[in-house]
Amino acid sequence: MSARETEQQPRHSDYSQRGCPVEASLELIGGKGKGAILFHLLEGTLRFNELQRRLEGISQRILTKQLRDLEECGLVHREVFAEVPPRVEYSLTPKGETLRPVILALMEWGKAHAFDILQVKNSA
Amino acid sequence: MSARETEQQPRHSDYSQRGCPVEASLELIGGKGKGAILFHLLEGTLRFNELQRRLEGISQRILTKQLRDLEECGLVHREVFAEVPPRVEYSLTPKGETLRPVILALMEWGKAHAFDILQVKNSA
DNA sequence: CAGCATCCTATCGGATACTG
DNA sequence: CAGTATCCGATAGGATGCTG
Repeated sequence: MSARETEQQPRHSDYSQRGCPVEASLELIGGKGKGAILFHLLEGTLRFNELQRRLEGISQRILTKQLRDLEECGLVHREVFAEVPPRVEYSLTPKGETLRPVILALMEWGKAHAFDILQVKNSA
Repeated sequence: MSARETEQQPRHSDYSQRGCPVEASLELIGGKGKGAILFHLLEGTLRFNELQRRLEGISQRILTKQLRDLEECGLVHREVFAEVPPRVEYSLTPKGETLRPVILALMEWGKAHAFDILQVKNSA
C-alpha cells in the first residue's frame, strides 16, 4: 500500500470556522469588487481606469484598496510605467491564475442561480 | 448551423460589478460563516448546536442570522421538531446542493493556497 | 491617469441577558 | 436546545478634494 493510499482525508468536522478552507478562500476573494476584478483579469491585463469602467459603481478608493490587497496576497501583479500620463497595468500572477477554476465555478453558479435569487430578494 | 452554435458568449467586459455573476455568487455565500456552514452541510443534516460547535467561534446571534439568510435564499432547509427539548435540523435544499462544485472548488483552493497566504498575512 | 488623505456613515458582528 | 432582544464597537465602504 502506497503512502498516498494511506493518507487520511480530514473529516469536515475537523474544520472549525477559522480553519475551514472554504472560509479561508472567501476571506481572500470576498471583499467588495474582488470577485469582479479577478473575473475580468482572467481575460488578460487591464489598466486601472479600464477596470474601474468595467466594475461600474465601485469607488476609486475601494478599487485601489482591493487591488493592493490582492497584490499583497500575491494574486495580482501591478506594473507601473514611468510615462506621462502615468500608466499602471494589472494582471494575474501565476498564483492568481490558480484561482481560474474557482472563479469559473462561481461564474457558472452565478449565472445559473445567484442572479435569480438576488432578483427575488431585491424585489421583496 | 444549430441555434446552440450561434449563441454568443457574453464577453467579460459585458459584466459590470453589479452584473458580474462572480460577484453575485459571492454576495450570497460571502457572509461570515456562510462558507463554513455550507461546507459542513455538504456532508448531511446538522442540528443548530452541532453547527455552532463545528464553526468554533461564531456567535449564536450571527449563526442564526446567516442560517436565516441561507434559508430565505432557498439554499438551506430548516426543520423544527416539536419536542422537548427542541430540536432543529438544517440541511441543503436541492438548490443548495447545486453549490457543491463551487464549495469544493473553494475548499481545494483554500487547502492549496489560501491557508498559506493567510498565515503570511497574519504573521506580518 | 492613477492615485492619496480626510471625513463620514452604514452595516456587520460580538457580548450579554433573557425565554418558550 | 435553540433561539430573541438589546446594546455596543469595529470596520467596510462612500464622497469629496487634492496631486505627481
